[in-house]
Amino acid sequence: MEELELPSRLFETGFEPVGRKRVNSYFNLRWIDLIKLALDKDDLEMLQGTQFATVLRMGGHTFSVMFAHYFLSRQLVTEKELELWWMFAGKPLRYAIEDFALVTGLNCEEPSASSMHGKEKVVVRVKGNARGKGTTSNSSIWEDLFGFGDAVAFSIAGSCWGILCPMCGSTKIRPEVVNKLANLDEFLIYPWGRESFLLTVKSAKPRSPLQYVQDTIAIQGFVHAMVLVTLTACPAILVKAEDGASIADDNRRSEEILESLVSRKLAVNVPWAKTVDQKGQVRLLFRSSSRIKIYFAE
DNA sequence: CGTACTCTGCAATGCCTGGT
DNA sequence: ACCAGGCATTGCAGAGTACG
Repeated sequence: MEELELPSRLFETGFEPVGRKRVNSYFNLRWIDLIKLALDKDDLEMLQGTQFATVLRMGGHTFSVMFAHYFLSRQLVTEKELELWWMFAGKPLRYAIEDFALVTGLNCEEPSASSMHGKEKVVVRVKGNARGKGTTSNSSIWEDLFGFGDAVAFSIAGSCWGILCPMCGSTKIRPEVVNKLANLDEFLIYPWGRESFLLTVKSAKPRSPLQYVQDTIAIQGFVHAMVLVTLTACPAILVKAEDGASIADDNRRSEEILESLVSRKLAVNVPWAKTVDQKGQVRLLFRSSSRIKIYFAE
């Protein structure tokens, strides 16, 4: 592929925000283990056979709020409405829906026209503010809305809650989507990945440089997927951690690297990640994958 | 042990919406 | 149009934890 001139960056090189900047400082992945604890063995096995299987293995991951801010502040300004690009280790990394699908395993297909009609939106809100100061917990909202008594349905709803709007009570969810909860089979195959990805990109894309300069910034959706895309593209970030060397093995395909990432206890060492970025140790990781590639933006 | 980082709670601010 | 209330977002600070 011909190398073209890169688009301009959100911040000029060397002028990115520094310090303790954070993205989604209230986002964590503990809900995954909580859901697993709430399920009995059979129900858990059933759920592990669905699109949620990969996400359910991420309970040992720590979402690095500072690392997320680090690479998002190195964004490239592109006209791609549904893609985010950022520079890492001297290379442009793309975050598109196929990348999201690869790292999360969630269904990202376009919903059929018959299943998704109308553009009306409903706001599912937590009473009180987004940090749980209100009088109604997330769980009771789902119970109030959908009458869940079943642990499986509740866990799946919880998964979607975590994927779509982790720690955020303001995510707009279409009524058609909410109605999916009435039918478990439909719910399990619904493209939740697409919902989450669109939320993420549409909330991150319009953010101004000024907002990235602030100490904290809130982005909806499953932002941890961005971290996984970056780590998969540049496993050298984890070379300091346990098992990092095996992950950074040049001969491994992206699917194999992802398998290692998902199944392990994962926490990004931000100072080391910055070192890797500055040394330019990224590799064209997806060369052996037919689904995902790193290429220069048009 | 010190430092850096994550996580959490509380408060302030500003936006949105509904009522008048 | 104006006002008031509710709520999301952000800022700040401190406790807990991991790591060198």
